[in-house]
Amino acid sequence: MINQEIAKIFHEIAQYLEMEDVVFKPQAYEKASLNLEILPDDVEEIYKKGGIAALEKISGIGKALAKKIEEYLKTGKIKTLKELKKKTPVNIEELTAVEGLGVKRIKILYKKLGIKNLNGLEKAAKKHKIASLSGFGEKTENNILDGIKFLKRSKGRFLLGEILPNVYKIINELKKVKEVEKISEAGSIRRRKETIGDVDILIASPKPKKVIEHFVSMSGVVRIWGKGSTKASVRFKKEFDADLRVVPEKSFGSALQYFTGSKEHNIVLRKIAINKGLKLSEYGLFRGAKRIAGKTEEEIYKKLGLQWIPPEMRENQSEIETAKAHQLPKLIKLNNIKGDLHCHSHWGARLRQGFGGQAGKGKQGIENLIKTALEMGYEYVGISDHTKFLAIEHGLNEKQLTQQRKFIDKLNSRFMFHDSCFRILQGCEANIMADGSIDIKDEALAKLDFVIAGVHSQLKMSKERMTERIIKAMKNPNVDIISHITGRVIQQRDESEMDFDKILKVAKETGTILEINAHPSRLDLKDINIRKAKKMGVKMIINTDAHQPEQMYFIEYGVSQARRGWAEKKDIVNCLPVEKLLKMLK
DNA sequence: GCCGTTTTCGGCCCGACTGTTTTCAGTCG
Repeated sequence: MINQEIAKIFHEIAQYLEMEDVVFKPQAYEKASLNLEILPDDVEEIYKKGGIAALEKISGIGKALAKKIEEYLKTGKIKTLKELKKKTPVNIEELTAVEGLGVKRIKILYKKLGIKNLNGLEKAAKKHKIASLSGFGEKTENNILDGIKFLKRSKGRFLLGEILPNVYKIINELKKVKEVEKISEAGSIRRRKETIGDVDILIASPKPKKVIEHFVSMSGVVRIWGKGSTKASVRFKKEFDADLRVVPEKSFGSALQYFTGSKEHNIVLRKIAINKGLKLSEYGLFRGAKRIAGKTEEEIYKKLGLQWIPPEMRENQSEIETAKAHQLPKLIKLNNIKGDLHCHSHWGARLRQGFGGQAGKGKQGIENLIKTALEMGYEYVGISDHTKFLAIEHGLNEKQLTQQRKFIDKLNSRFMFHDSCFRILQGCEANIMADGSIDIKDEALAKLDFVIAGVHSQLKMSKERMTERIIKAMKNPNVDIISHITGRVIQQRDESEMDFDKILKVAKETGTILEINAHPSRLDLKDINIRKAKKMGVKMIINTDAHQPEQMYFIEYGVSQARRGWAEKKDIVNCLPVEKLLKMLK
């Protein structure tokens, strides 16, 4: 958390310096900010262990910035920012979020019109005060108003899971255009980041004009932002923006590499090119005027002396060094997954509604979960309903778990009768109480095929208590898996505070598996925690936490997140066949 | 303000588009 706080301050300082036309310093602050944001270890811990010297070891942090981090740790603020803010007291975060508005214009708006925030900006634009400023005009003013409108409705970023299905649709439609030779998503979508600003699509075509015409007239397009000869930006009815770029086929690889990013990854790649006497751009890799690569990404990475790097890893988080040493991990793939152990059947709710022995049926019932699992080509599915503490979710008690067991046994014997190896496992998602105990008796837990335990209440306790709480649950010999460990809900709820390193240590000792929850708004463990767990040799499982059968398709997002955390097939236990999986459990 | 198998000083990624200009600054990715 503290890393994020300091990262935000450095980012803001960078913007203020940019505003004042300071050269080079802004980039330095920006770089430091980004590095802090993705730093796996807490700067406070680093500082405690090694002081200023240890801080300086962080990439992008030198003497001056290390001092500023120390200042923040000691006083809770950084004077430099305060002074800069005094000079131009505006809400930079809010204003820069408006498309087309950067710090230079924000400064002018403040000096000339006293605009400090979104509200002031909107008022001034509506009164047509902006169009008359030198450097601004009618169109700029209208764009600002549009930008504000968009911002108010969409809050700027979307969950990957909200956007990706739309992107697949757009791509499928564009594939039908006969001038389209190659097509791919690019940008943060291709890197499968958990949230997405806008959609980037890349096409190879000899007739860019025709492709662009088709793109801007697609169904669902409500506004056309920009339409050049090789690119276009549009807004879709669902309130997200999409950029299309069209390049010749010989540049498709270099353009795909370039537009996939991340920015930081690309900067390093370009530097490598320069050191080799080459130049890398979206048009290709060049020696002088001669194009030596560009058609595919593979040949570009190869000519730079690197393995091809999967998009999910391209965050300049040591993937380039690893690719140079030809030691990239073989990332897990969607079709490695053999089953999903976290599926809710709503058995309890249906019991209450008087379905009795029929509780396995119905839209959300066990039989439909099985049907979906078979559709997905799984070898097993795990039924893990909530337990009694979660009365609101109709959590099951010990007796109801026994009833459910009988029902599941019956279903399994039916599969055996048909000579199928498909297996239904019975588990539960038990509740970890505030003191770390489990809401279901050990004898009942022991009878299940597996036990998931998760925190569902009192998410805001102190770091120490939360850590102890989870550790106690992991030490329970019946608890096999901890679900959505930090409790975060992306863009809605912060992570609970805990000592993750300590938790990993105990997970390793006790053989407890950590869940990568695939729900688009959870993705918990997140990428950097997955990477930490992998390093520690802690096993993980990718589960969907499906509350409806169709949500079992969320598995794709969990796999993407696992790939962002460098996870391989061997790190993820539900890549195992059922017998081996059961042996992994406590 | 950071960084270094060309450097402890002198570099810092690069191109396209927009809207405003009358040759270019600002913004974006």
